[in-house]
Amino acid sequence: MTENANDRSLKTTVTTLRIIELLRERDGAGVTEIARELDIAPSTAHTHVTTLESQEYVVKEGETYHLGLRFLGLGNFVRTRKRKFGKAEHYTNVLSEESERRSIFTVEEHGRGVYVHTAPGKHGVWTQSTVGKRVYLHSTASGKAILAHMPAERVREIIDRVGLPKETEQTIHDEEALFDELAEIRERGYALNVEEQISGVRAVGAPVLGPDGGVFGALSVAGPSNRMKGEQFDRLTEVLLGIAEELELSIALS
Amino acid sequence: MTENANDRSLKTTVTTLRIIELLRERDGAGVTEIARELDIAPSTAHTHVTTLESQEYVVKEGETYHLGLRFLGLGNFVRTRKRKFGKAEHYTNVLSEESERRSIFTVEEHGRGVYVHTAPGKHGVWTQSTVGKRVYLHSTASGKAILAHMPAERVREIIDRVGLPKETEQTIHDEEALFDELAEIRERGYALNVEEQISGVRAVGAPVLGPDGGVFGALSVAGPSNRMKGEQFDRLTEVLLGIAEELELSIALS
DNA sequence: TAGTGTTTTCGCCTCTCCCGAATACCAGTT
DNA sequence: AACTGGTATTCGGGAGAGGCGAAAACACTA
Repeated sequence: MTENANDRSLKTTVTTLRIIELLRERDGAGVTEIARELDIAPSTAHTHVTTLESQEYVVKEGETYHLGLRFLGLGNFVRTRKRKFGKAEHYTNVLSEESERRSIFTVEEHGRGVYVHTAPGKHGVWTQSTVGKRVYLHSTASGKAILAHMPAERVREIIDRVGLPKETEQTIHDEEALFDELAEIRERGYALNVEEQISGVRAVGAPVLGPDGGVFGALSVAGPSNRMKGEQFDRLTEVLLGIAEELELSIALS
Repeated sequence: MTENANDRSLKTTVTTLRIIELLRERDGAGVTEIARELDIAPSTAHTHVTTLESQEYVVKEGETYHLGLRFLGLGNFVRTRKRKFGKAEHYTNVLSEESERRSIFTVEEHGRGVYVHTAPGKHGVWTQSTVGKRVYLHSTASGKAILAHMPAERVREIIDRVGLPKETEQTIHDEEALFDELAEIRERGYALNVEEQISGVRAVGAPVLGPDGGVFGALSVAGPSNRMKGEQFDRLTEVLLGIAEELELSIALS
């Protein structure tokens, strides 16, 4: 569930990456803090962080080190790397307008869901800051929509790698139950998330399939449970499925 | 001008970062290609790249390794880290609309200018993809606007570090000439770039000062030389200066 | 089946990274 | 000014990790 036992990973590289992660989480940190947190000698932390600084990946502001803007370029690169992502962005925005709910386009990577584009709902201050967020596939509408269209073997691999951790009381944490749900999703054409990730929040997700039949990603809309009910909800689902299909088409034609 | 001689940088970390850079430039690469390019053994390249993969920073697509979406999160983080950047984004868009030219908000880091926000001009397909781009300070309008409001000592440090490389025939590559120009820019209130970075392209840049008097960044508009002339141009400059001032105000009040 | 180019595994040697101790630095506090 | 607790930073030496090279696995073509 956690880590590599016998592998030949580079220890140095791994700690460097850990430091980068830490600098993001803490929004900057000093040498001592890093050392304490990662359980390494302060001098070691110092060498790492100064290496990152000399390579211009990190900036020093007073006594604390921060992630530098070099990551802006890298982030922007991966976002625009695939043409399809551009299309997805457009339709995410359309979805947000038509549904008046917050909308997300998610893809799978390393067994997790990653938010590639997000758009706020009508009342939405909620925004961009969640781009790049990693979520579980089994506890989200888009995640389940994606899993439903993967080979079962691959799904099993993912479960082995990341597990089925409970996020709320509703989270599916049983493999068989998950596979049943996935079958249902395939039939129905869309996936639901009934407070399985965050209590009080529901979502609907639709898969976006590539021309090869493989799954490219998923579109989803989310909102507070009381605004995701009844006939209003049925309309929402229709809008979602329509736009997902448009996106599929747009990808297939490009 | 180039590199560290005696320093204690971590060699392993440095090659890891080099590989990341390479994967961006080439948009993915195989083990052999990496090894050849960085002049290391293929087996070494392999260990690096698999380490990055196991840490989920890199994905393997067939035989080539690509940067993964983890960089999306990091990039998004540094973009939204400073509130002020949010304000700057808004005014960059406003500038683009009012000037009908492509507009950029730039900040300094490690002696280079980094595009933090960009907006296309009227005819603009040209867009986002340049976010995160690093440019020289001495050969760009925004860069010179920034330099003009830095302590002379700091400017000299930067020149020592990155030099004054010629990008076109017009590029200032003499220290004294640069300082003269910076003085002029301070008086005038804005900076010009007359085909000093790219031939055929001119730009105007205005500094954006923080409440402390230090320079926060610069706004600039750019376009083909023939559309950056005469009274049309004067109007452009006025618009630019007005918006830069609004941005300053907005920052000071927050 | 042989042949080219690749990726990947693995043992070994060396060089590099990590630690610890010493030093420098910085703000308060007395 | 001297003392104190907290930092960051420098530096030498030892252990262990990273890099190489050889060889094996693999993929495609002919």
